[in-house]
Amino acid sequence: MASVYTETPKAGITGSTDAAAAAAAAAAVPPVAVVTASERAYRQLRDEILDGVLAPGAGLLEVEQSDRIGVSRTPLRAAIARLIADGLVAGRAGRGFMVTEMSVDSIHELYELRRALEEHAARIAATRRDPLVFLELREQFRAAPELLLHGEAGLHRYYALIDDFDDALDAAVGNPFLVAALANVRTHLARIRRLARHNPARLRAAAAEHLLIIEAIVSGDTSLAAHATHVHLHQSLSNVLAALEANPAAPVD
Amino acid sequence: MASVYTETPKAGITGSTDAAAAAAAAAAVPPVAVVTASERAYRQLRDEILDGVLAPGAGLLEVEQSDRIGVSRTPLRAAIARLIADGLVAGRAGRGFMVTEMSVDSIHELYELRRALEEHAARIAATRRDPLVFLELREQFRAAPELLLHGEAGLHRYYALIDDFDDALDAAVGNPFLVAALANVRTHLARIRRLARHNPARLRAAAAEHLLIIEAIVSGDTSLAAHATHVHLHQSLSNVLAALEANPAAPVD
DNA sequence: TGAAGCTCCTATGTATACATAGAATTCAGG
DNA sequence: CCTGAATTCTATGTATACATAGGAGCTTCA
Repeated sequence: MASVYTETPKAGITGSTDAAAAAAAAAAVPPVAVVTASERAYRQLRDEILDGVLAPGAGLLEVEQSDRIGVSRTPLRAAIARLIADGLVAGRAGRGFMVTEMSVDSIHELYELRRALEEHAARIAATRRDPLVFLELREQFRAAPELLLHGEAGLHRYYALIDDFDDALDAAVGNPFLVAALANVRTHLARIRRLARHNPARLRAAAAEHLLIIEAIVSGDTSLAAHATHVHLHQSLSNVLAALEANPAAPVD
Repeated sequence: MASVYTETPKAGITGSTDAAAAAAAAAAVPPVAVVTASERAYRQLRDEILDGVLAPGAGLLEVEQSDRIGVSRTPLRAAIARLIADGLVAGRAGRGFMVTEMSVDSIHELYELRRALEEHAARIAATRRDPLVFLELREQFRAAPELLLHGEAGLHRYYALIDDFDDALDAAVGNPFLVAALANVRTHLARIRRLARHNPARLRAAAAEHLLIIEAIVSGDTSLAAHATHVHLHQSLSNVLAALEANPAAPVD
Protein backbone atom coordinates (compact mmCIF):
# COMPACT_ATOMS: atom_id res chain seq x y z
CA MET A 1 0.00 0.00 0.00
CA ALA A 2 1.08 3.45 -0.72
CA SER A 3 1.78 5.34 2.44
CA VAL A 4 2.47 3.71 5.71
CA TYR A 5 1.66 6.73 7.75
CA THR A 6 -1.68 7.98 6.59
CA GLU A 7 -3.46 7.28 9.80
CA THR A 8 -2.26 8.29 13.27
CA PRO A 9 -3.55 11.82 13.05
CA LYS A 10 -2.38 12.52 16.57
CA ALA A 11 0.90 10.62 16.90
CA GLY A 12 4.12 12.07 15.68
CA ILE A 13 6.07 12.93 18.81
CA THR A 14 9.31 11.95 17.19
CA GLY A 15 8.62 14.63 14.66
CA SER A 16 11.41 15.30 12.25
CA THR A 17 12.68 11.76 12.19
CA ASP A 18 9.37 10.37 11.07
CA ALA A 19 8.86 13.24 8.68
CA ALA A 20 12.22 12.62 7.06
CA ALA A 21 11.49 8.94 6.73
CA ALA A 22 8.08 9.64 5.28
CA ALA A 23 9.50 12.15 2.85
CA ALA A 24 12.13 9.70 1.70
CA ALA A 25 9.51 7.03 1.28
CA ALA A 26 7.24 9.38 -0.61
CA ALA A 27 10.07 10.41 -2.89
CA ALA A 28 10.84 6.80 -3.60
CA VAL A 29 7.18 5.86 -4.05
CA PRO A 30 5.17 8.42 -6.04
CA PRO A 31 1.78 6.70 -5.57
CA VAL A 32 1.21 8.50 -2.30
CA ALA A 33 -1.51 7.83 0.20
CA VAL A 34 -4.01 6.06 -2.02
CA VAL A 35 -5.32 4.15 0.91
CA THR A 36 -8.54 2.47 -0.04
CA ALA A 37 -11.68 3.07 1.95
CA SER A 38 -11.80 -0.55 3.06
CA GLU A 39 -8.24 -0.26 4.34
CA ARG A 40 -9.09 2.85 6.32
CA ALA A 41 -12.18 1.22 7.78
CA TYR A 42 -10.21 -1.90 8.67
CA ARG A 43 -7.45 0.00 10.43
CA GLN A 44 -9.81 2.22 12.34
CA LEU A 45 -12.00 -0.63 13.55
CA ARG A 46 -8.99 -2.75 14.36
CA ASP A 47 -7.33 0.02 16.34
CA GLU A 48 -10.53 0.73 18.19
CA ILE A 49 -11.00 -2.91 19.10
CA LEU A 50 -7.39 -3.23 20.23
CA ASP A 51 -7.63 -0.04 22.25
CA GLY A 52 -10.85 -1.15 23.86
CA VAL A 53 -12.84 1.73 22.43
CA LEU A 54 -15.02 -0.96 20.94
CA ALA A 55 -15.53 -3.19 23.94
CA PRO A 56 -15.67 -6.96 23.73
CA GLY A 57 -19.23 -7.98 23.06
CA ALA A 58 -20.05 -4.69 21.42
CA GLY A 59 -22.28 -5.02 18.43
CA LEU A 60 -21.13 -3.85 15.03
CA LEU A 61 -23.87 -2.79 12.65
CA GLU A 62 -22.86 -2.27 9.07
CA VAL A 63 -24.92 0.83 8.45
CA GLU A 64 -24.05 2.39 11.78
CA GLN A 65 -20.31 1.82 11.40
CA SER A 66 -20.17 2.73 7.74
CA ASP A 67 -21.94 5.96 8.55
CA ARG A 68 -19.65 6.68 11.48
CA ILE A 69 -16.41 5.96 9.61
CA GLY A 70 -17.56 7.63 6.46
CA VAL A 71 -17.40 4.83 3.94
CA SER A 72 -20.18 2.94 2.27
CA ARG A 73 -21.28 -0.50 3.29
CA THR A 74 -19.26 -2.29 0.63
CA PRO A 75 -15.75 -1.44 1.88
CA LEU A 76 -16.97 -1.72 5.45
CA ARG A 77 -18.08 -5.28 4.81
CA ALA A 78 -14.62 -6.04 3.48
CA ALA A 79 -13.13 -4.57 6.64
CA ILE A 80 -15.35 -6.69 8.85
CA ALA A 81 -14.48 -9.76 6.81
CA ARG A 82 -10.81 -9.14 7.56
CA LEU A 83 -11.55 -8.61 11.24
CA ILE A 84 -13.41 -11.89 11.31
CA ALA A 85 -10.40 -13.59 9.74
CA ASP A 86 -8.26 -11.96 12.44
CA GLY A 87 -10.55 -13.40 15.09
CA LEU A 88 -11.40 -9.96 16.42
CA VAL A 89 -15.01 -10.03 15.28
CA ALA A 90 -17.53 -12.83 15.11
CA GLY A 91 -20.81 -13.02 13.28
CA ARG A 92 -23.90 -13.43 15.41
CA ALA A 93 -26.57 -15.69 14.04
CA GLY A 94 -29.18 -13.25 12.91
CA ARG A 95 -28.19 -10.07 14.61
CA GLY A 96 -25.16 -8.55 13.04
CA PHE A 97 -21.61 -8.87 14.28
CA MET A 98 -19.88 -8.39 17.59
CA VAL A 99 -16.40 -7.82 18.93
CA THR A 100 -15.13 -11.14 20.27
CA GLU A 101 -14.82 -11.57 24.01
CA MET A 102 -11.57 -12.26 25.81
CA SER A 103 -12.24 -14.56 28.73
CA VAL A 104 -9.64 -15.68 31.22
CA ASP A 105 -9.80 -19.08 29.57
CA SER A 106 -9.03 -17.63 26.19
CA ILE A 107 -6.06 -15.79 27.68
CA HIS A 108 -4.69 -19.11 28.85
CA GLU A 109 -5.33 -20.55 25.42
CA LEU A 110 -3.66 -17.66 23.66
CA TYR A 111 -0.57 -18.01 25.81
CA GLU A 112 -0.48 -21.71 25.11
CA LEU A 113 -0.25 -21.00 21.41
CA ARG A 114 2.18 -18.20 22.09
CA ARG A 115 4.47 -20.57 23.95
CA ALA A 116 4.46 -23.01 21.07
CA LEU A 117 5.28 -20.33 18.52
CA GLU A 118 7.74 -18.17 20.42
CA GLU A 119 9.75 -20.98 21.91
CA HIS A 120 10.14 -22.42 18.45
CA ALA A 121 10.92 -19.01 17.01
CA ALA A 122 13.54 -18.40 19.68
CA ARG A 123 15.23 -21.70 18.86
CA ILE A 124 15.31 -20.85 15.20
CA ALA A 125 16.52 -17.32 15.82
CA ALA A 126 19.39 -18.62 17.92
CA THR A 127 20.47 -20.59 14.89
CA ARG A 128 19.86 -18.17 12.04
CA ARG A 129 20.20 -14.76 13.62
CA ASP A 130 22.36 -11.92 12.43
CA PRO A 131 24.57 -11.41 15.51
CA LEU A 132 25.05 -7.71 14.91
CA VAL A 133 21.33 -7.01 15.12
CA PHE A 134 20.96 -8.77 18.42
CA LEU A 135 24.15 -7.30 19.85
CA GLU A 136 22.64 -3.89 19.17
CA LEU A 137 19.38 -5.00 20.79
CA ARG A 138 21.31 -6.24 23.80
CA GLU A 139 22.69 -2.78 24.35
CA GLN A 140 19.27 -1.27 24.04
CA PHE A 141 17.74 -3.67 26.53
CA ARG A 142 20.57 -3.14 28.97
CA ALA A 143 19.60 0.51 28.96
CA ALA A 144 15.89 -0.25 29.08
CA PRO A 145 15.39 0.05 32.86
CA GLU A 146 16.66 3.58 32.55
CA LEU A 147 13.81 4.36 30.14
CA LEU A 148 11.23 3.43 32.72
CA LEU A 149 12.29 6.36 34.87
CA HIS A 150 11.32 8.91 32.27
CA GLY A 151 7.57 8.93 32.32
CA GLU A 152 5.26 8.49 29.41
CA ALA A 153 7.84 9.19 26.72
CA GLY A 154 10.24 6.64 28.17
CA LEU A 155 7.42 4.14 28.36
CA HIS A 156 6.69 4.63 24.70
CA ARG A 157 10.31 4.07 23.81
CA TYR A 158 10.30 0.94 25.93
CA TYR A 159 7.34 -0.46 24.07
CA ALA A 160 8.95 0.53 20.78
CA LEU A 161 12.00 -1.43 21.87
CA ILE A 162 9.90 -4.54 22.38
CA ASP A 163 8.51 -4.05 18.91
CA ASP A 164 12.05 -3.85 17.61
CA PHE A 165 12.82 -7.12 19.33
CA ASP A 166 9.78 -8.74 17.77
CA ASP A 167 10.80 -7.44 14.37
CA ALA A 168 14.34 -8.72 14.79
CA LEU A 169 12.97 -12.10 15.81
CA ASP A 170 10.74 -12.21 12.76
CA ALA A 171 13.61 -11.27 10.50
CA ALA A 172 15.88 -13.90 12.04
CA VAL A 173 13.22 -16.56 11.72
CA GLY A 174 12.63 -15.65 8.10
CA ASN A 175 9.60 -17.90 7.84
CA PRO A 176 6.47 -16.21 6.46
CA PHE A 177 4.15 -18.87 7.86
CA LEU A 178 5.58 -18.68 11.34
CA VAL A 179 5.77 -14.90 11.23
CA ALA A 180 2.14 -14.67 10.18
CA ALA A 181 1.10 -16.96 13.03
CA LEU A 182 3.10 -14.83 15.45
CA ALA A 183 1.52 -11.67 14.09
CA ASN A 184 -1.90 -13.13 14.72
CA VAL A 185 -1.00 -13.95 18.30
CA ARG A 186 0.38 -10.47 18.85
CA THR A 187 -2.84 -8.97 17.58
CA HIS A 188 -4.82 -10.66 20.31
CA LEU A 189 -2.06 -9.98 22.79
CA ALA A 190 -2.44 -6.27 22.20
CA ARG A 191 -5.94 -6.48 23.60
CA ILE A 192 -4.63 -8.08 26.76
CA ARG A 193 -1.70 -5.76 27.31
CA ARG A 194 -4.09 -2.94 28.05
CA LEU A 195 -5.13 -4.71 31.22
CA ALA A 196 -1.72 -5.18 32.68
CA ARG A 197 0.19 -2.11 31.70
CA HIS A 198 1.61 0.51 33.99
CA ASN A 199 3.45 -1.88 36.24
CA PRO A 200 7.05 -0.61 36.40
CA ALA A 201 8.32 -3.51 38.49
CA ARG A 202 6.99 -6.00 35.99
CA LEU A 203 8.39 -4.05 33.06
CA ARG A 204 11.85 -4.02 34.62
CA ALA A 205 11.68 -7.76 35.18
CA ALA A 206 10.45 -8.25 31.63
CA ALA A 207 13.42 -6.28 30.32
CA ALA A 208 15.75 -8.59 32.20
CA GLU A 209 13.96 -11.62 30.77
CA HIS A 210 14.24 -10.22 27.27
CA LEU A 211 17.90 -9.59 27.87
CA LEU A 212 18.49 -13.22 28.71
CA ILE A 213 16.66 -14.35 25.60
CA ILE A 214 18.73 -11.99 23.49
CA GLU A 215 21.96 -13.20 25.03
CA ALA A 216 20.95 -16.78 24.29
CA ILE A 217 20.21 -15.84 20.70
CA VAL A 218 23.47 -13.95 20.36
CA SER A 219 25.47 -16.89 21.64
CA GLY A 220 23.51 -19.35 19.53
CA ASP A 221 22.27 -21.28 22.54
CA THR A 222 19.02 -22.71 21.15
CA SER A 223 18.07 -24.52 24.30
CA LEU A 224 18.54 -21.50 26.54
CA ALA A 225 16.68 -19.31 24.07
CA ALA A 226 13.69 -21.61 24.24
CA HIS A 227 13.75 -22.05 28.00
CA ALA A 228 14.26 -18.35 28.67
CA THR A 229 11.33 -17.64 26.39
CA HIS A 230 9.23 -20.14 28.29
CA VAL A 231 10.11 -18.48 31.57
CA HIS A 232 9.38 -15.04 30.16
CA LEU A 233 5.97 -16.09 28.90
CA HIS A 234 5.17 -17.75 32.20
CA GLN A 235 5.94 -14.57 34.06
CA SER A 236 4.07 -12.49 31.57
CA LEU A 237 0.98 -14.62 31.90
CA SER A 238 1.21 -14.58 35.66
CA ASN A 239 1.36 -10.82 35.60
CA VAL A 240 -1.64 -10.55 33.32
CA LEU A 241 -3.66 -12.92 35.47
CA ALA A 242 -2.69 -11.08 38.63
CA ALA A 243 -3.72 -7.79 37.08
CA LEU A 244 -7.04 -9.32 36.11
CA GLU A 245 -7.50 -10.67 39.60
CA ALA A 246 -6.89 -7.25 41.06
CA ASN A 247 -9.23 -5.59 38.62
CA PRO A 248 -11.81 -8.11 37.47
CA ALA A 249 -14.07 -5.43 36.06
CA ALA A 250 -14.11 -4.85 32.37
CA PRO A 251 -10.93 -3.06 31.41
CA VAL A 252 -12.71 -0.61 29.21
CA ASP A 253 -12.35 2.78 30.80
CA MET B 1 -32.70 -16.57 0.75
CA ALA B 2 -34.94 -16.90 -2.22
CA SER B 3 -34.02 -20.25 -3.62
CA VAL B 4 -31.02 -22.40 -3.23
CA TYR B 5 -30.75 -22.89 -6.93
CA THR B 6 -30.85 -19.35 -8.18
CA GLU B 7 -28.38 -20.05 -10.91
CA THR B 8 -31.16 -20.67 -13.42
CA PRO B 9 -32.49 -17.17 -13.79
CA LYS B 10 -34.78 -18.03 -16.62
CA ALA B 11 -36.37 -21.18 -15.24
CA GLY B 12 -39.53 -20.89 -13.25
CA ILE B 13 -41.89 -22.36 -15.78
CA THR B 14 -42.65 -25.27 -13.52
CA GLY B 15 -44.22 -22.84 -11.11
CA SER B 16 -46.51 -24.62 -8.73
CA THR B 17 -44.51 -27.82 -8.66
CA ASP B 18 -41.37 -26.08 -7.54
CA ALA B 19 -43.30 -24.08 -5.04
CA ALA B 20 -44.83 -27.20 -3.55
CA ALA B 21 -41.48 -28.96 -3.44
CA ALA B 22 -39.88 -25.98 -1.79
CA ALA B 23 -42.65 -25.80 0.75
CA ALA B 24 -42.34 -29.49 1.52
CA ALA B 25 -38.59 -29.22 1.88
CA ALA B 26 -38.93 -26.22 4.11
CA ALA B 27 -41.45 -28.03 6.25
CA ALA B 28 -39.31 -31.16 6.54
CA VAL B 29 -35.94 -29.57 7.17
CA PRO B 30 -36.11 -26.02 8.47
CA PRO B 31 -32.33 -25.46 8.39
CA VAL B 32 -32.25 -26.04 4.65
CA ALA B 33 -28.96 -25.60 2.94
CA VAL B 34 -29.23 -21.83 2.93
CA VAL B 35 -25.68 -21.56 1.82
CA THR B 36 -24.95 -18.01 0.83
CA ALA B 37 -23.53 -17.25 -2.57
CA SER B 38 -20.27 -16.05 -1.07
CA GLU B 39 -19.97 -19.30 0.86
CA ARG B 40 -20.50 -21.33 -2.28
CA ALA B 41 -17.97 -19.28 -4.18
CA TYR B 42 -15.46 -19.60 -1.36
CA ARG B 43 -15.80 -23.35 -1.11
CA GLN B 44 -15.60 -23.90 -4.84
CA LEU B 45 -12.53 -21.71 -5.30
CA ARG B 46 -10.89 -23.18 -2.23
CA ASP B 47 -11.49 -26.75 -3.36
CA GLU B 48 -10.22 -25.95 -6.82
CA ILE B 49 -7.05 -24.39 -5.45
CA LEU B 50 -6.46 -27.29 -3.09
CA ASP B 51 -7.09 -29.80 -5.86
CA GLY B 52 -4.77 -27.97 -8.20
CA VAL B 53 -7.49 -27.23 -10.71
CA LEU B 54 -6.51 -23.64 -10.20
CA ALA B 55 -2.77 -23.87 -10.50
CA PRO B 56 -0.36 -21.84 -8.40
CA GLY B 57 0.27 -18.57 -10.15
CA ALA B 58 -3.04 -18.71 -11.96
CA GLY B 59 -4.74 -15.39 -12.22
CA LEU B 60 -8.15 -14.84 -10.72
CA LEU B 61 -10.28 -12.19 -12.38
CA GLU B 62 -13.38 -11.14 -10.52
CA VAL B 63 -15.66 -10.90 -13.51
CA GLU B 64 -14.37 -14.08 -15.06
CA GLN B 65 -14.71 -16.11 -11.87
CA SER B 66 -18.02 -14.62 -10.84
CA ASP B 67 -19.38 -15.43 -14.26
CA ARG B 68 -18.00 -18.96 -14.14
CA ILE B 69 -19.29 -19.74 -10.66
CA GLY B 70 -22.57 -18.01 -11.21
CA VAL B 71 -22.56 -15.35 -8.52
CA SER B 72 -22.19 -11.62 -8.80
CA ARG B 73 -18.98 -9.81 -8.08
CA THR B 74 -19.97 -8.83 -4.55
CA PRO B 75 -20.06 -12.30 -2.97
CA LEU B 76 -17.12 -13.34 -5.09
CA ARG B 77 -15.05 -10.52 -3.66
CA ALA B 78 -15.94 -11.74 -0.19
CA ALA B 79 -14.80 -15.21 -1.18
CA ILE B 80 -11.48 -13.92 -2.48
CA ALA B 81 -11.01 -11.89 0.68
CA ARG B 82 -11.33 -15.08 2.71
CA LEU B 83 -8.91 -16.89 0.42
CA ILE B 84 -6.42 -14.08 0.90
CA ALA B 85 -6.80 -14.41 4.65
CA ASP B 86 -6.17 -18.13 4.24
CA GLY B 87 -3.00 -17.37 2.33
CA LEU B 88 -4.23 -19.22 -0.73
CA VAL B 89 -4.57 -16.10 -2.87
CA ALA B 90 -2.50 -12.96 -3.07
CA GLY B 91 -3.32 -9.64 -4.62
CA ARG B 92 -1.14 -8.56 -7.48
CA ALA B 93 -0.31 -4.87 -7.61
CA GLY B 94 -2.49 -3.66 -10.42
CA ARG B 95 -3.44 -6.81 -12.19
CA GLY B 96 -5.98 -8.76 -10.21
CA PHE B 97 -5.27 -11.68 -7.93
CA MET B 98 -3.40 -14.91 -8.26
CA VAL B 99 -3.20 -18.27 -6.56
CA THR B 100 -0.17 -18.28 -4.30
CA GLU B 101 2.83 -20.34 -5.29
CA MET B 102 4.22 -23.21 -3.25
CA SER B 103 7.95 -23.29 -3.60
CA VAL B 104 10.22 -25.90 -2.05
CA ASP B 105 11.32 -23.22 0.38
CA SER B 106 7.77 -22.54 1.47
CA ILE B 107 7.26 -26.27 2.01
CA HIS B 108 10.18 -26.25 4.41
CA GLU B 109 8.73 -23.19 6.11
CA LEU B 110 5.30 -24.74 6.39
CA TYR B 111 6.73 -27.85 7.98
CA GLU B 112 8.70 -25.71 10.41
CA LEU B 113 5.48 -24.15 11.62
CA ARG B 114 3.79 -27.52 11.57
CA ARG B 115 6.46 -28.96 13.83
CA ALA B 116 6.01 -26.17 16.33
CA LEU B 117 2.24 -26.59 16.42
CA GLU B 118 1.87 -30.34 16.25
CA GLU B 119 4.60 -31.16 18.72
CA HIS B 120 3.00 -28.79 21.16
CA ALA B 121 -0.44 -30.16 20.39
CA ALA B 122 0.79 -33.71 20.90
CA ARG B 123 2.20 -32.80 24.29
CA ILE B 124 -1.07 -31.23 25.32
CA ALA B 125 -3.13 -34.08 23.98
CA ALA B 126 -1.07 -36.56 25.98
CA THR B 127 -2.10 -34.63 29.05
CA ARG B 128 -5.73 -33.81 28.38
CA ARG B 129 -6.89 -36.59 26.09
CA ASP B 130 -9.94 -38.75 26.54
CA PRO B 131 -8.29 -42.20 26.66
CA LEU B 132 -11.27 -43.98 25.17
CA VAL B 133 -11.15 -41.94 21.99
CA PHE B 134 -7.50 -42.68 21.40
CA LEU B 135 -7.83 -46.34 22.35
CA GLU B 136 -10.42 -46.60 19.61
CA LEU B 137 -8.10 -44.78 17.22
CA ARG B 138 -5.31 -47.15 18.13
CA GLU B 139 -7.41 -50.07 16.98
CA GLN B 140 -8.21 -48.31 13.76
CA PHE B 141 -4.59 -47.52 13.01
CA ARG B 142 -3.51 -51.05 13.82
CA ALA B 143 -5.86 -52.15 11.08
CA ALA B 144 -4.80 -49.37 8.75
CA PRO B 145 -2.19 -51.28 6.73
CA GLU B 146 -4.96 -53.69 5.82
CA LEU B 147 -6.88 -50.82 4.25
CA LEU B 148 -4.06 -50.09 1.86
CA LEU B 149 -4.58 -53.41 0.17
CA HIS B 150 -8.09 -52.55 -0.95
CA GLY B 151 -7.58 -50.05 -3.71
CA GLU B 152 -9.17 -46.69 -4.01
CA ALA B 153 -11.90 -47.27 -1.45
CA GLY B 154 -9.40 -48.41 1.15
CA LEU B 155 -7.26 -45.42 0.40
CA HIS B 156 -10.17 -43.12 1.03
CA ARG B 157 -10.87 -44.81 4.34
CA TYR B 158 -7.22 -44.44 5.24
CA TYR B 159 -7.30 -40.71 4.59
CA ALA B 160 -10.56 -40.45 6.52
CA LEU B 161 -8.80 -42.15 9.40
CA ILE B 162 -6.11 -39.52 9.41
CA ASP B 163 -8.81 -36.87 9.48
CA ASP B 164 -10.31 -38.64 12.48
CA PHE B 165 -6.96 -38.51 14.18
CA ASP B 166 -6.64 -34.81 13.50
CA ASP B 167 -10.13 -34.23 14.85
CA ALA B 168 -9.37 -36.21 17.98
CA LEU B 169 -6.20 -34.22 18.46
CA ASP B 170 -8.09 -30.96 18.11
CA ALA B 171 -10.72 -32.10 20.57
CA ALA B 172 -8.11 -33.20 23.09
CA VAL B 173 -6.22 -29.93 22.76
CA GLY B 174 -9.42 -27.96 23.25
CA ASN B 175 -7.72 -24.68 22.40
CA PRO B 176 -9.47 -22.63 19.72
CA PHE B 177 -6.38 -20.55 18.96
CA LEU B 178 -4.15 -23.57 18.52
CA VAL B 179 -6.79 -25.47 16.60
CA ALA B 180 -7.25 -22.54 14.23
CA ALA B 181 -3.52 -22.33 13.63
CA LEU B 182 -3.43 -26.07 12.95
CA ALA B 183 -6.35 -25.77 10.56
CA ASN B 184 -4.48 -23.12 8.64
CA VAL B 185 -1.44 -25.33 8.35
CA ARG B 186 -3.55 -28.25 7.20
CA THR B 187 -5.08 -26.11 4.50
CA HIS B 188 -1.72 -25.47 2.94
CA LEU B 189 -0.69 -29.04 3.59
CA ALA B 190 -3.58 -30.25 1.47
CA ARG B 191 -1.99 -28.57 -1.51
CA ILE B 192 1.24 -30.44 -0.91
CA ARG B 193 -0.25 -33.84 -0.32
CA ARG B 194 -1.33 -33.99 -3.92
CA LEU B 195 2.29 -34.20 -4.93
CA ALA B 196 3.28 -37.09 -2.75
CA ARG B 197 0.26 -39.32 -2.67
CA HIS B 198 -0.02 -42.83 -4.00
CA ASN B 199 3.00 -44.17 -2.22
CA PRO B 200 1.86 -47.31 -0.38
CA ALA B 201 5.15 -47.92 1.35
CA ARG B 202 5.16 -44.42 2.78
CA LEU B 203 1.55 -44.69 3.85
CA ARG B 204 2.26 -47.89 5.73
CA ALA B 205 5.19 -46.28 7.49
CA ALA B 206 3.07 -43.24 8.26
CA ALA B 207 0.45 -45.46 9.85
CA ALA B 208 3.08 -46.94 12.10
CA GLU B 209 4.29 -43.49 13.06
CA HIS B 210 0.76 -42.39 13.84
CA LEU B 211 0.31 -45.50 15.92
CA LEU B 212 3.29 -44.60 18.06
CA ILE B 213 2.00 -41.09 18.58
CA ILE B 214 -1.37 -42.46 19.59
CA GLU B 215 0.18 -44.89 22.02
CA ALA B 216 2.15 -42.06 23.58
CA ILE B 217 -1.01 -40.02 23.93
CA VAL B 218 -2.93 -42.93 25.39
CA SER B 219 -0.25 -43.56 27.99
CA GLY B 220 0.09 -39.87 28.77
CA ASP B 221 3.72 -39.78 27.76
CA THR B 222 4.08 -36.13 26.73
CA SER B 223 7.72 -36.36 25.81
CA LEU B 224 7.28 -39.39 23.59
CA ALA B 225 4.23 -37.83 21.99
CA ALA B 226 6.26 -34.78 21.01
CA HIS B 227 9.29 -36.72 19.83
CA ALA B 228 7.24 -39.24 17.87
CA THR B 229 5.45 -36.34 16.23
CA HIS B 230 8.77 -34.78 15.35
CA VAL B 231 9.94 -38.00 13.77
CA HIS B 232 6.69 -38.38 11.87
CA LEU B 233 6.91 -34.90 10.46
CA HIS B 234 10.53 -35.39 9.53
CA GLN B 235 9.65 -38.50 7.56
CA SER B 236 6.65 -36.85 6.03
CA LEU B 237 8.71 -33.91 4.83
CA SER B 238 11.41 -36.19 3.49
CA ASN B 239 8.81 -38.09 1.53
CA VAL B 240 7.34 -34.92 0.07
CA LEU B 241 10.74 -33.61 -0.91
CA ALA B 242 11.69 -36.93 -2.48
CA ALA B 243 8.48 -36.95 -4.47
CA LEU B 244 9.20 -33.44 -5.64
CA GLU B 245 12.71 -34.43 -6.58
CA ALA B 246 11.40 -37.32 -8.62
CA ASN B 247 8.80 -35.18 -10.30
CA PRO B 248 10.03 -31.58 -10.30
CA ALA B 249 7.51 -30.47 -12.89
CA ALA B 250 4.48 -28.64 -11.69
CA PRO B 251 1.98 -31.18 -10.45
CA VAL B 252 -0.87 -29.47 -12.19
CA ASP B 253 -2.03 -31.48 -15.12
C1' DT C 1 14.07 1.75 -36.50
C1' DG C 2 13.85 2.87 -31.75
C1' DA C 3 11.96 5.25 -28.04
C1' DA C 4 8.76 8.11 -25.76
C1' DG C 5 4.29 9.68 -25.00
C1' DC C 6 -0.51 9.13 -25.26
C1' DT C 7 -4.73 6.78 -25.45
C1' DC C 8 -7.69 3.16 -24.54
C1' DC C 9 -8.94 -0.66 -22.01
C1' DT C 10 -9.29 -3.66 -18.36
C1' DA C 11 -9.98 -4.88 -13.71
C1' DT C 12 -10.58 -3.46 -9.18
C1' DG C 13 -12.75 -0.02 -5.70
C1' DT C 14 -17.02 2.11 -4.30
C1' DA C 15 -21.80 3.43 -3.85
C1' DT C 16 -26.47 2.32 -3.81
C1' DA C 17 -30.86 -0.03 -4.65
C1' DC C 18 -33.31 -4.11 -3.76
C1' DA C 19 -34.37 -8.86 -1.73
C1' DT C 20 -34.97 -11.57 2.29
C1' DA C 21 -34.55 -13.89 6.70
C1' DG C 22 -34.94 -13.53 11.51
C1' DA C 23 -36.05 -11.06 15.70
C1' DA C 24 -38.91 -8.11 18.31
C1' DT C 25 -43.29 -6.32 18.96
C1' DT C 26 -47.95 -6.12 19.09
C1' DC C 27 -52.51 -7.70 18.88
C1' DA C 28 -56.02 -11.04 19.58
C1' DG C 29 -57.93 -14.93 21.97
C1' DG C 30 -58.38 -17.84 25.88
C1' DC D 1 -53.09 -11.79 32.55
C1' DC D 2 -50.73 -14.94 29.75
C1' DT D 3 -49.84 -17.24 25.44
C1' DG D 4 -49.48 -17.63 20.63
C1' DA D 5 -49.25 -16.05 16.07
C1' DA D 6 -48.95 -12.61 12.63
C1' DT D 7 -46.71 -8.51 11.36
C1' DT D 8 -43.41 -5.13 11.11
C1' DC D 9 -38.92 -3.82 11.25
C1' DT D 10 -34.11 -4.19 11.02
C1' DA D 11 -29.82 -5.73 9.33
C1' DT D 12 -27.45 -8.56 6.30
C1' DG D 13 -26.93 -10.75 1.41
C1' DT D 14 -26.86 -9.68 -3.41
C1' DA D 15 -26.79 -7.35 -7.79
C1' DT D 16 -25.49 -3.70 -10.57
C1' DA D 17 -23.96 0.84 -12.10
C1' DC D 18 -20.29 3.99 -11.86
C1' DA D 19 -15.44 5.79 -10.70
C1' DT D 20 -10.67 5.22 -11.16
C1' DA D 21 -5.96 3.55 -11.47
C1' DG D 22 -2.59 1.16 -13.90
C1' DG D 23 -0.93 -1.27 -17.85
C1' DA D 24 -0.76 -2.63 -22.74
C1' DG D 25 -0.65 -1.27 -27.18
C1' DC D 26 -0.38 2.09 -30.66
C1' DT D 27 1.11 6.15 -32.66
C1' DT D 28 4.31 9.58 -33.60
C1' DC D 29 8.58 11.85 -33.67
C1' DA D 30 13.56 11.91 -33.89
